[in-house]
Amino acid sequence: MTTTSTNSGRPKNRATGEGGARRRGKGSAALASERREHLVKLAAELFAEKGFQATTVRNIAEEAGILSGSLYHHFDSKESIVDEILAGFFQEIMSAYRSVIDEGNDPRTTIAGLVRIAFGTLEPHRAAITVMQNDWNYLKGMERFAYLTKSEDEVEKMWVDTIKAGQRDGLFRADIDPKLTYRMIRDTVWVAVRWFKPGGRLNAQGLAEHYLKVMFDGINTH
Amino acid sequence: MTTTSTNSGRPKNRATGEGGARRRGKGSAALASERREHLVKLAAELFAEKGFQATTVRNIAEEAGILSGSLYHHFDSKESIVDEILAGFFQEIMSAYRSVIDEGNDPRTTIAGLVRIAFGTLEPHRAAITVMQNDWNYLKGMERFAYLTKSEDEVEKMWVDTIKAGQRDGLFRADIDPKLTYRMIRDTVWVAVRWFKPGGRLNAQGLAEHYLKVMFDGINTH
Amino acid sequence: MTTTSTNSGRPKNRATGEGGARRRGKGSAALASERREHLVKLAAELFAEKGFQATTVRNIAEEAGILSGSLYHHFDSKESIVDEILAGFFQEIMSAYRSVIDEGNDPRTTIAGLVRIAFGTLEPHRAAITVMQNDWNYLKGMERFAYLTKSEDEVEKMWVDTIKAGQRDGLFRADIDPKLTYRMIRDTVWVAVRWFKPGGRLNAQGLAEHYLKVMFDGINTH
Amino acid sequence: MTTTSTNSGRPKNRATGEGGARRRGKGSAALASERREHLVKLAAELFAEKGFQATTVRNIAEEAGILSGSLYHHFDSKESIVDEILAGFFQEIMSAYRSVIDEGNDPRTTIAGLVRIAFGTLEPHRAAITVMQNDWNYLKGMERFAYLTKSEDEVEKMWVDTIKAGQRDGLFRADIDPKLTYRMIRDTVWVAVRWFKPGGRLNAQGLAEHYLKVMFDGINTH
DNA sequence: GATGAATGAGTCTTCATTCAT
DNA sequence: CATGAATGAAGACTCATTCAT
Repeated sequence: MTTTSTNSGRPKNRATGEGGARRRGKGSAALASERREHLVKLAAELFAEKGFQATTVRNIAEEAGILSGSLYHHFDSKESIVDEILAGFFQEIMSAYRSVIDEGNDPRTTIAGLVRIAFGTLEPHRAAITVMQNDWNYLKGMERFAYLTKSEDEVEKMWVDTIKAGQRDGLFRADIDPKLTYRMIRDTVWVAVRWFKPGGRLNAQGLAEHYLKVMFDGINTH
Repeated sequence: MTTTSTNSGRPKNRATGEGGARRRGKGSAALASERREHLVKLAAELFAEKGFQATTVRNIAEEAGILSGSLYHHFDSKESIVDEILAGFFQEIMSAYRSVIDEGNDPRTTIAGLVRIAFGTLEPHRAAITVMQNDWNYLKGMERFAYLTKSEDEVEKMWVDTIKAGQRDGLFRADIDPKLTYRMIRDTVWVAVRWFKPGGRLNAQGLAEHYLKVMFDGINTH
Repeated sequence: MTTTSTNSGRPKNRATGEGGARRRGKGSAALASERREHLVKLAAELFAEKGFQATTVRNIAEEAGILSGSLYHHFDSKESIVDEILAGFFQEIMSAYRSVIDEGNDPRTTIAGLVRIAFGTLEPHRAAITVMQNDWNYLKGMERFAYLTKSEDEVEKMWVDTIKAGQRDGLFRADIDPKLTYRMIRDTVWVAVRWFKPGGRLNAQGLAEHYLKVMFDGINTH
Repeated sequence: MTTTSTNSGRPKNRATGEGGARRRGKGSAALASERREHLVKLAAELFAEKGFQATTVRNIAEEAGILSGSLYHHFDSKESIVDEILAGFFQEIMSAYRSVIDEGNDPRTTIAGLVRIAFGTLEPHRAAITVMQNDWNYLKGMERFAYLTKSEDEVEKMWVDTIKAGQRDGLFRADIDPKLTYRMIRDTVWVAVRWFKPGGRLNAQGLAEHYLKVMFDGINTH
């Protein structure tokens, strides 16, 4: 059930070699990893800004001050870079979601917790979320990223179950559709990445509180 | 104020100059126009399905049963096709929005009207909206599509003004941020295009009503 | 049982399209085919001279006086070119082999006929045979060329059966291994392509007769 | 007259200058040499299996459990590896050939001896022969390997002279072409490397005897 | 209106090789 | 001796676009 990216080893991550001996001096592994992560971050920025397809491998390399071919010392392919970006994001958010669920609070508190977590990723994972929003359609077509869909399904179940529980407990209106409601909440949060500017009038938590207000009680005066 | 695409004349849209006469009943112009619109529709489907960049001119041509080069008899470029798709959509929705505003109802009714219109476009303009959602980021980078941003601003003004009026009239809560609220509503509607399937459990109007319920009164029981 | 290349349609041979309408004006199909065949011939020369891998797509294009990208108007890939070369050769030689077998002569005459046919292809199919000799090892690794191995097996059966028949009839020595003998004959013929120069001292038929002499009666005086 | 590879000194073979002393018992030179030879053997296997061009320097390094860059501590270049492989083979076979010639037996015995030697190399030098068969065409194009052609010429002379002597002595038929006959014998032997499997039904010497039988007396019954 | 051939710029990727550490 | 990062040149292939017919 874990969000496993196809590809999350170390450089060139050909995890399962075919028989040859292999030594791995753990020595400066940390530095190598740093370099790699730096590159991933640069790439994420570019993917977010211009889109996955419109970002060329050369763009990324230039941003890093190396030649495009040199990138392939660190990654198998352009895909494996975006994979790393998305896998990291999914891993983190899912474990955060699970923590909230596991706290075992009442559905209203739980939903509020989930919403706060979602908004909370907006800033640290801005690039990943943007990629997910803009390039999902393209990426989902590749079997490599099937695991994303799977993770999504798991997440959907968490939310929907919580909403249903809330309805059973009389906390949420019985006349709303749980699945529909989940989707709308989900999309409303993620899509905010398009206009949300860290350091703007409202920070991510402000956004979350605003949204919770509207979501729970509506925009009408009562 | 007008939604003018750079490029919305007749075939090859150069002959007629820019900003010239719009309709000419000249002979088989109607047929040509029909053919053209058919091609636009095919292209829209493909753009929606695979994304603008991932859709090749050949894809479109093949879908139409012609060769890629032949498309250039009808259009200047791939861009001009997507332009036509988006311009058409914007033109229609904006005029619909204006009609609602012009009815001069109270803000709550007006907002409900706007929401219903937005959801109402989901089905007839599914492809255009999908393109807008997925490829906006890419498209907005091109000066050609600057007019889209302009139209968006105009639309934003309509909504925000209405929300503010609602607050002034004591219909809407004073503690919500009009702009933020607008954005969330807007995004929630459009993003639904990703999962909305015409002919599914809920039709577009059902969706609209569901959303209005939640938006006005929240998901809480009271 | 026919030697079918994966890929032997017309330009771009995406034989099985996915649903779109398709018209094929048979018009100048012949000319198109000519051009294509010309390109195949040029490529064959280069493949023979420098090897498949060492020949770049640019080499071929330059030879044809066009740009490398333009080749892809005619062929799907470099592989599909070599496919066409080899498939053509296999098709021809196998049908020739079958004709000889079908004549139903005595095994000695039949073997002589097969040998003559094999040597007879040396000149008209020099390039294809050279490619087959030099790049077989590389090519056979690709599933696309699995059909070559299959064809080879069929051919082997023809020869081996004939040799065995000859032994049964007391025409060939009983103490030779049919399979081994076939292989040695086969290799001796094809490998000659490496040094055989059309227009040299001996033509292909001279070679064949020389070889038949040695093969049937040995180099010893008796 | 000697088979001198451009490049057969010790590691990096530059230090020792060209044509300098061959063996030096200096300290751990033996170990270094062992390591080197091990690497050459690994490379030979790969070259044989996948072809020279298709084998990457990384492939070799991986097989040896080191990184590709590290190979350059032992060898100047990929070419120098294959050089070492082929040079070793040529050196050995030529000296074996000379021994047979020097025995001064009658031509028939001599030819038989040469054939037996040739088949005898099939097993111990399988990889080298395979490379020679498959990549000759590519390799011969490089001046570095000109010495191979030279060696070949020398070998040809040995065989052709012996065949001619056999004809003069009335041992071999007068109506066969010595050069042609040599080539066919040569190719038949080497090309066997493609299908010969050590440990199969027939070992290399069995093959040799089978071939001698056919070569001397033909496949006909008499 | 459409074809078919070609362009030309660009894409991702590969790989032998170098070199500081 | 080996690593790990990088180079730089090249490779196959793609694709929007043009244009003569």
